Amino acid sequence: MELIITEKNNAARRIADILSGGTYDSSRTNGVNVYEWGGKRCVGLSGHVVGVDFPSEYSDWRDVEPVELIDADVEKTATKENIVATLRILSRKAERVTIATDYDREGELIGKEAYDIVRNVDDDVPIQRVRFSSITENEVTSAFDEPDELDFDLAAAGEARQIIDLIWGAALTRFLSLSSGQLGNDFISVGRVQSPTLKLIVDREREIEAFDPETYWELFADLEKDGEATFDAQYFYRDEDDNEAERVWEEAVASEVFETLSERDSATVVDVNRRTRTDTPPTPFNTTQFIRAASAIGYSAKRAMSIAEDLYTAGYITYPRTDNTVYPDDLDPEELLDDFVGHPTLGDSAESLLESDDDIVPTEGDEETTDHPPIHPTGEIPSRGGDVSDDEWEIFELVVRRFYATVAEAAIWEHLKVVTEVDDYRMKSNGKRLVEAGYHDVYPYFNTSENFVPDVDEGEELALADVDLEEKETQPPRRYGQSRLIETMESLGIGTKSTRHDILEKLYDRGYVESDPPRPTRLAMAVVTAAEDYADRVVSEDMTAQLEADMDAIANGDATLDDVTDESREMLEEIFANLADSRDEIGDQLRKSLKDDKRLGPCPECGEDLLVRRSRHGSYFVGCDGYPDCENTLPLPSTGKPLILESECEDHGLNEVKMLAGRQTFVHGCPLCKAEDAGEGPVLGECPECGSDEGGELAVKTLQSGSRLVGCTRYPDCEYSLPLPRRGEIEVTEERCEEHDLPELLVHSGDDPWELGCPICNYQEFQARESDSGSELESIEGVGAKTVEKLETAGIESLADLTEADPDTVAEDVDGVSADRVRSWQAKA
DNA sequence: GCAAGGTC
Repeated sequence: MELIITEKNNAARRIADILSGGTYDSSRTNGVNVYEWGGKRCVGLSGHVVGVDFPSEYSDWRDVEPVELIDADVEKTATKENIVATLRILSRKAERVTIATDYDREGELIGKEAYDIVRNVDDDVPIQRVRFSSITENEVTSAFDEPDELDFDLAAAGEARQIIDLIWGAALTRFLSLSSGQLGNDFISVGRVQSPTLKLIVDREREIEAFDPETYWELFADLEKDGEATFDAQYFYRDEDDNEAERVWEEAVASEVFETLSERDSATVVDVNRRTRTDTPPTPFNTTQFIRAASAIGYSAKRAMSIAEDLYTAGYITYPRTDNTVYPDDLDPEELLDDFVGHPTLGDSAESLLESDDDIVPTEGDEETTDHPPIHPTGEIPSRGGDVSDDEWEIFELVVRRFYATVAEAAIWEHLKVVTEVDDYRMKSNGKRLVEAGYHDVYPYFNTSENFVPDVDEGEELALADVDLEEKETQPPRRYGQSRLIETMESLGIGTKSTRHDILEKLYDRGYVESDPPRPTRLAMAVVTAAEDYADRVVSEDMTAQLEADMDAIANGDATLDDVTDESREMLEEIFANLADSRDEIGDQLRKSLKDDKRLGPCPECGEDLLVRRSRHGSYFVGCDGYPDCENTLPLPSTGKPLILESECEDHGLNEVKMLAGRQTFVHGCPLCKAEDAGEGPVLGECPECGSDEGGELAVKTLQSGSRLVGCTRYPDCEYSLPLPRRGEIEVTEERCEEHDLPELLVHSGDDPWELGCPICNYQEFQARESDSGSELESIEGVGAKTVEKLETAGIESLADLTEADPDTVAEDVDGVSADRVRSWQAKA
């Protein structure tokens, strides 16, 4: 029996399909798919199935000096035990093993990991390696016809990276965490990729903070040809380098130009310049460009990748993690376009592309790699609202249309620049017109707005009107957006196609950045500063560049793994020698910045700082740093995680607070204002619970936390209450509900006020909706709303569906759910 | 409980 090992399940299935001509059988061992046909078995790993770590005696952070990690052993342990076990079982029966992992460095290392597992159970079985640059019949069959050997040097290059990343990351992370007393969940992390990325964000923030705005002026006017065609013109001059400049830096000069232009009612055309510009279609999607395009239509990097992975697994698009921007030879664009002909929304574009007289030649990017093709549709089309959600469809359409764009014609723009003169002052008007839409017809994501400037001739007189002098300020540089950061990481060579977006998420998780675009916390700035002072290497992209060079040397046989890791260990030793004396100083700085991140402003009772704190139960509140001398506290809403905004309350000098709670995120404002506003609003009517007996009345109330409700004036003796929305001003109208004799309420938020109606009716409708949407699956202990949603998408909608389902299939279909868990639910159901 | 890299 021959055993074929691939990097992932999907690749295993497709290779089995190709090599067996579609006749393979599939079965499961330990929850791992095994594909079998004519004396062959094929199994997919899940990327790395083993990982590097220190021996367990190093695991207690307090017992081990971080510096000791530098010379500690590094062990490999199984991280995907079921897959490792399956591999061992299958190897015992194998007469030959073929490693068919991805054709790149990490793939070679993953292949070597499989090799070691196989060798552990059988030291004789022949092990060969096949390499192919895309999973197509031609490539795969010819690779299997001429198998090769595993490249141990290339794998060793990858291992060196693993070891260096672990040692530097763990030793420095532990040092900073221990020095500041941040153990447990809030440890302070450092790493070869995350820290240079964080430094990019921090450096930009430093520029923004140091920015000193300057005032300048710009002048605009309207020009008019023949009393009808009006267009814009802007004043410009030549600066000392003879470049065109629009910004005037002296007010006196700006006023002089303004007065002259305002006095005149015409300008003379002195120059007309026409040119056509070819606007070439974009290149095929690699991961970074895909994330950029998705972010332009409102998807975060994380969300875009997560949707792309789902579309890939479902078979609608190709593998979304790729650096490649050149379609492989075996991709036939006409054939792929054919798959979309006749589709109600995507068909027209495909048909128009196929009708073109010219041969279809796709665009190419600069990067051509061997592991995966650029992201493109497979030809399978999901149904919107059926197979995929609206968001998934939107991303799918983006991928399809990008493919269209790469095989479409260029667009042609006509640019018209008109220069006019008034005395010695000049103005310019830049017009542009899209004369041939080209790829924009099939790829409507780019801005194609035109700017009108009429045809004029040199010497022509144009009417001049509405001269406008605008005072402006230079702006600080803008923060990096997520997709800009990922692009910059790519250009600096840090991270990989698969990890860059994860690294950004890590920065959020670690409390280093907040909001979108990411804004660094004071902690982030302190960590970067400390690293710059003592371990400059770990915040510089040079560390990766050097590592890449070293890895190439190992792969080429010019160095060994030990050469490279020993040298790296020595460098880290030196860093620790310098760090030793500064431990307390660094710790103080980090602790101080951690406090700065929680500070709202001065406590009105004692003048110390008010800080956002967390109670023992996990809820957030505002407390005074002077505690226990000062016991002043303010409440915060119970939903979400507080984010301290840059804006300050004018009355109290406290920063405003936003509550982050996904879709329910809202701005709470100044906690002190909220506390002062708390109390009872207008009375609505008799309390249905105690009104007739005790005379209680219903009133609109604002709690200290900022949340609102309709409650009984006899609270806490009567606890009757009805919910109200958190946002918007509440208006009590004249109309009354006949059934409950309460006024109808109107909520003013956004542009249009909406009718909440009678608060009792509103609450009853709300409850009815809730019980409607509630699923009986939720009655099972351990099954929450999220799991129900996942189960429902897998076709399990009732208790009966669940009990009849095959646990293994359910585990396969539902993310993060094991077959054992399904069995336990079945028992409970 | 540390990193970064695979993949789900």
